[in-house]
Amino acid sequence: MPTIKYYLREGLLPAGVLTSPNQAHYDDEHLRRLRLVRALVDVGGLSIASVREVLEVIDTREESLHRKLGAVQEAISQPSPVELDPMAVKDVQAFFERQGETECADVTASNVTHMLAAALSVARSIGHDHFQDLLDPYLEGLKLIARADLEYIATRGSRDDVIEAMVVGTLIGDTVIKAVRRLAHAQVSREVIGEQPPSDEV
Amino acid sequence: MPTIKYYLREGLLPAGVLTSPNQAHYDDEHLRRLRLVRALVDVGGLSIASVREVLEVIDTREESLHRKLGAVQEAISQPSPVELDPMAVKDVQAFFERQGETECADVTASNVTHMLAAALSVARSIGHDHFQDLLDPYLEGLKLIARADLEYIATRGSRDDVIEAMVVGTLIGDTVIKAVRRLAHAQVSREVIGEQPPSDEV
DNA sequence: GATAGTAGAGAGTGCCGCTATCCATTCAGG
DNA sequence: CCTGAATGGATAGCGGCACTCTCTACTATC
Repeated sequence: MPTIKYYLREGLLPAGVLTSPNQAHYDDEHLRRLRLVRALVDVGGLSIASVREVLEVIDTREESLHRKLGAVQEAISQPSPVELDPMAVKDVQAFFERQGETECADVTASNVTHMLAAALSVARSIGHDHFQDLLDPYLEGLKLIARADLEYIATRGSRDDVIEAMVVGTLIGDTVIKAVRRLAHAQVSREVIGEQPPSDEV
Repeated sequence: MPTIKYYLREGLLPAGVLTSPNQAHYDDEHLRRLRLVRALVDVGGLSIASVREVLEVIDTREESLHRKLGAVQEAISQPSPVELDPMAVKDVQAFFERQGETECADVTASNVTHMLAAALSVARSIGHDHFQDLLDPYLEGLKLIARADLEYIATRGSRDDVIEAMVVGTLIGDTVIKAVRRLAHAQVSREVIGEQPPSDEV
């Protein structure tokens, strides 16, 4: 309960309607918002500041859904202090050009592309200088997943629900993907070495 | 530089060879290890304690690669304090049965399955009670990705490299997947609504 | 022998996510 | 109308974590 007070103070939850100077009323919408905050914190692992950013995006009335999703992605991708390897930056640029993405010319302009370049930079720093070869196959798999995401979002009714579904699908989806990926590793490695004697390797 | 001393104290880096009581020598292996630690912290977002766990797994000589990867996954999936929804637990169990996974009968036994159940529980708590429908398509996409991962790992030579490649492929891979997923969303939504007038929605 | 530099260890720092306390008000029960 | 419990609002405190600072003992170098 003191946590709720804290969230109110931090502006994560809208203040309740004051029925009298010391009595505020909270409806289902407040509860829903509280659960969303907890979801972002517990499952998404977001900081309070990031949650505030995400909520601000959700509550903005003006922008298109496309831009909203982009803003959410920016909010949940806090840039790490990793210094970028120029080679990794070139890898990312080449990847974008290969995919016909022209608007992301400047890698450092977006948190998402910065994160990608940072990840490849770190991979390089520990001797993995071909990690970028995985980008294309990753995109193939993720397109499959993205199609499922869009279908899922399409089943949601109102516009507010759509926005929330995108946030949930993005953030909780990331967590789910992490977990399911483990299962996929196990399945594929079993199917690859299936015919070999059970050496229990890989 | 004081950070290195801290890591030494925390046991994340092996002590250097003492050439004299106040002079220690560090070789390339130490540097490599330091970079790996920074990679896990900066890109993987792991806590120092989790990094220690991961390193212990890497340094263990005995177990099979399969078990090692499992141990790494456990280490990087710290369980959240979310209380599990029984329905979500059933969803996860059903998913495993559908995939012929028998060994994971107890969802709470593994951090990974617990994380999955927690994510679905939180999704339910905010009214997304069909999120589990995404598990199967997610697995499809992730199998594609897993095949690429295995190929990537296969290009690595020595056994030590394989283990590290698995850790890197898993942890840095998670970050890369997050970023590329954004691009996939954009591409797929464009291709889905491609023929429609440019309403700039979704 | 004076100086500079290092290993090692303990204490201190800053941030973040809460949590506890305080006070004025006010509502419920009698 | 009086009393006690509860609430809103604000301020201060706490605990954990990832460092960072400092202090001591020692030694290699000039």
